[in-house]
Parts: sequence; C-alpha cells; structure tokens
Amino acid sequence: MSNEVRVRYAPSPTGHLHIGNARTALFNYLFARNQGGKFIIRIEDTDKKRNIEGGEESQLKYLKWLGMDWDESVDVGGEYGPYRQSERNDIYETYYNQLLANGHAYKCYCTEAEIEAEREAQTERGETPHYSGKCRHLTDEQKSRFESEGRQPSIRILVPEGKTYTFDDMVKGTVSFESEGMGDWVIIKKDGTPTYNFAVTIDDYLMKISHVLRGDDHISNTPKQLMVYEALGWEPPIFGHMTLIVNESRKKLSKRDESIIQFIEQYEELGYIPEALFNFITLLGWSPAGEEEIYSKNEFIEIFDANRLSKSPALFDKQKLLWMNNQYMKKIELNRVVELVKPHLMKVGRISESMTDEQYQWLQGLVALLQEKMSYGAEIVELSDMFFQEDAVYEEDTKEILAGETVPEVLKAFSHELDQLEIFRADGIKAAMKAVQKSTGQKGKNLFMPIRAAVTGQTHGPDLPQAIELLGKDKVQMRINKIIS
RNA sequence: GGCCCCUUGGUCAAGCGGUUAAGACACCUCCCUUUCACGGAGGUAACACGGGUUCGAGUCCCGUAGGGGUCACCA
Repeated sequence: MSNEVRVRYAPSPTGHLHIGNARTALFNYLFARNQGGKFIIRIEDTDKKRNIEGGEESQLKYLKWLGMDWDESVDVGGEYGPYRQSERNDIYETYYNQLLANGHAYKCYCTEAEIEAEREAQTERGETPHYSGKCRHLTDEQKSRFESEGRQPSIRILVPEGKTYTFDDMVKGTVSFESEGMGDWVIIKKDGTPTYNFAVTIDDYLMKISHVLRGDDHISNTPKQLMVYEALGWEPPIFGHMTLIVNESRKKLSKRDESIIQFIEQYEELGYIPEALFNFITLLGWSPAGEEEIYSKNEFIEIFDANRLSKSPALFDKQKLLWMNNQYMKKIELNRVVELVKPHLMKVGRISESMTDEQYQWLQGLVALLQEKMSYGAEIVELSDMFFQEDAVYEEDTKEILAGETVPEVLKAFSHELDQLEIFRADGIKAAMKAVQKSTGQKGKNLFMPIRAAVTGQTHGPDLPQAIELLGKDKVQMRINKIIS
C-alpha cells in the first residue's frame, strides 16, 4: 500500500466551470502539489441526458486558464484510465456482479410509478420516504415473470440495518450517520449505467485516490459510498468536506443566481486576471497562517495546509475581488494589460484589430495612464470615454468651475502656449502650464482646474499633462476654443 | 419534517484555556496630490443566547435559537 497522495477533481460536463467547482479543483490541486502528490481529473458523465456539448473541454480550458495543471486525465492519459466514466461501464459491471453474487446487491423490478406510489404513501403517513426493499427477496419465478413482461431491472445495494457509518473528516472532524432509513439505493440504473455514488466509489478506489476533498453538499453521500467500500471489502480514502460558497442571502451559490458572476469564463471575458482570481478563490474558505493576502501560485503551494480549511461557509465578496484584481492589475506588465483591454475597446469600435505602430503606442499610453485605476479589463471603456468623444461632456460641477472669473484668461494663455509647442508631449505640456502660471499669476487649483475642466469635462481624472497628450492637440484646442468663445 | 453541518465586526477571517480579541475588504478622518485614484497615518465596529466544567472560557461539554446542506434510477 503506497502512501502517495492522489486527489481528484471530478466534474460532470453539464456546464461551464463554476466558481464553486473551481474552488474545489483549486484546493485539490494545492493539496496535491503541496504534498508532492498527483492531481487527477475525472469526467463524471454517467448521465447522458445532462451532458452538454463542449462541457468537458470548457471545464479543462478554464482550469488551465486559472493556472492549474494535472497529472492524469482524459487529455493527458495516465495508467488508471479511462478517465471518463462513460467509458468504464465494463469495469462497473464486474463490481456490481460481484455485489450481486455476494448478496450485497439485488435486482429491483419496480417501475417508476410503483416507487412513486410508495413514496407518496410514506409521505402521507409522515414518514421519511425511502425504498422499502420489497424486491429484496424475489423468487426466481417472480424475477423471470418480470423479465418476460419486459421489465428492465435496476440494481440496488442492500443497506445493512442498525449500522453506524463514522468517518474522520479532514475539515469537520468525526461525522457519523445511521444506516436507518437510508433505503436500498440504486447503484445501476435501468439503462445499465451506474449512479454517481457507485461509480465514484469504484473509480476512487481503482484510481488509488487517497483523499477525497469535495464540497459540503456531498457529505451525506459519504455513508453511501462507505457502504460500497465495505461491501467490496475495500479500504476507503480519507474524506474532507469543504464548506460551500454562499451568496448575499447566505444560500449555496446556485447556477441561476444572478447577483454574482458564477462562471470562470465570464471573468475571463470581463478581463479579470487569472492569478488574481486564483488568489481570491483560494482565500474563500481557507486562510494562510500569516497576515499577508496576496500570494502567487507557487507560494500557495508552499504554504497550503488542509488543516486551515474553514468550517463555516464563505460569502462571495465582489468588492474584495475587485480590490484584489486591481492589486494584480497594478503589478502586471503593461502589454498584458493592453491585451486584456483590447477586446473591449474593439467591441465598442474604438480601436481595430490592426493598428499602426503609432496607434499601438497611443494605446499603450492610454493603458499606462489608466492601469492603476482599473479593476478589470472591461472598465477601460468607461474610464477612457473622454479620450474618444469629440466633445467633452460637461458635468454640473465642471460648469461651475468654468464660470470662474479668471478662467478665460488662463485658457487663452494655455491655448497660446500649446500652439508654440513643437512636439505635443506631456513634458512640453507641463512646461506650457508653468508658462501660463508665470504669465497669468494663477496657480494651484486656479490654474489646473480650469484646464482640466475645459479639456476633459470633469473635475477629476488621471494625470493632466499625459491626458492632454493622449487627447491630441486638435481635440484639446477645439475644446478650449469652445469654452472661451 | 428526518439526518448532517455551521455560528468571532457589514464581509472574509486569526485565535486552538490566561491576548489591550490579529489582519484584510468596505466605511470614516487626516496627510500626500491641480483633481480622482494610488500610497501613508489613524478611527468606528465582533466572540448568537443560556447553563455547566475550570482559579480562569471566544476557545471544552450540554441545551436553546438562528443559518445552511441533504433527503433521485442528478452529479
């Protein structure tokens, strides 16, 4: 028996990578890398009806985008494959036959209608609905009669009575469940495919998974899985149930929840930085020992400690995500920000795919000016409004400033100074302002605010000389002239 | 409703029997700055409640309340 740490992330390809799943994957990844173990991805696609086109590729794509890599999976292979449950039916077959043979499972010929009726009756009597086990002791005669009627059996596991399933959860501590009232549950559906709890168990065991780290919502599945391990005489892995991420109303993040952006794909589209998202998600339900909050992937790998997983649910704080993304935005290279921002400017028709060197440099200048103000790429559109509009849009407080007595004098002088400039660059523009200060005697607010207001239409904004350079001489002169005439 | 889990500021959280109960986001004040932001310095703000155990309880035990999860031939 080897002690190698082997963990897995097991998505079902029913949709895109969700923030909650991403977190599960992340913790498994971090745990594996920290322990020098293996990180495995297994696709749980046993429910053909729910699988969606491209779901699998999308899951992998965004795991990769977030910065994760894996050792075994559908795309990289591995010695414990196949890694897609739909391709493992023959494997499940040998094990349910084993259970059938040793009496831990039996065929059930009940129809959906029969089960439904049973459930209703139980509910009416105020009982917790569960399968009664009425097919447990079918005679061969009864079985063949059902078969001849054309009934397809499902296979149910025989739940032992009066048994307590206890396990030592990595995050919750000791947890136990009674077998009482569980009801013989289906391990193989009528269509011959395994149910989740059965397939998971078989696969985790066969893939030598050492730790099952998953969402809290799976905790009540654990006794069912323990039952299968026991029926097969297998040693179960160590389980760990992480708390869920909740929304503002403290409910489990539902995929239909509109208040929070749920899919990693959407964050990419909005121009978020994967490292920032990685960092943010890791701090949801887990905390490092120190006081620092910004960590790189490698630092996280180094310091990750599953003992520090939180027991209570984490609320998804959009504001903090914004802050964190901005922290990264300020640190990353200018050209990366440019790439982040490009699609958004293109979408609104402000730039085109092919740019001249001059245009690209201008773009760089724009991004450099706004980089530290941005939380995510898409914000560039709003932040750069003033650079693309023909006329400035003047707000109320701007108009007040422009009504000031000394304003025309300052603006005229500034306009005149700009005309003298050989090259229209920030340093020259700054010098022009100095000159205006000398000639008019206006300084500080009285000097800068009228210029800012006239040229940008706003009372606040990025560095003035640079903004003026980016705006270009024509636009600036035109805007000034409009005010003084 | 049954079963399981959770409960420290508005939010994330440190704490693992003795602390002035960290830190971060948000908010407020001040400084820096032509403005906004950044940055810097401060500030407001928390152990759900009730019983125990103990010299001593946010920390251990038991209740109560509240919240969540789960009860499929979905995963």
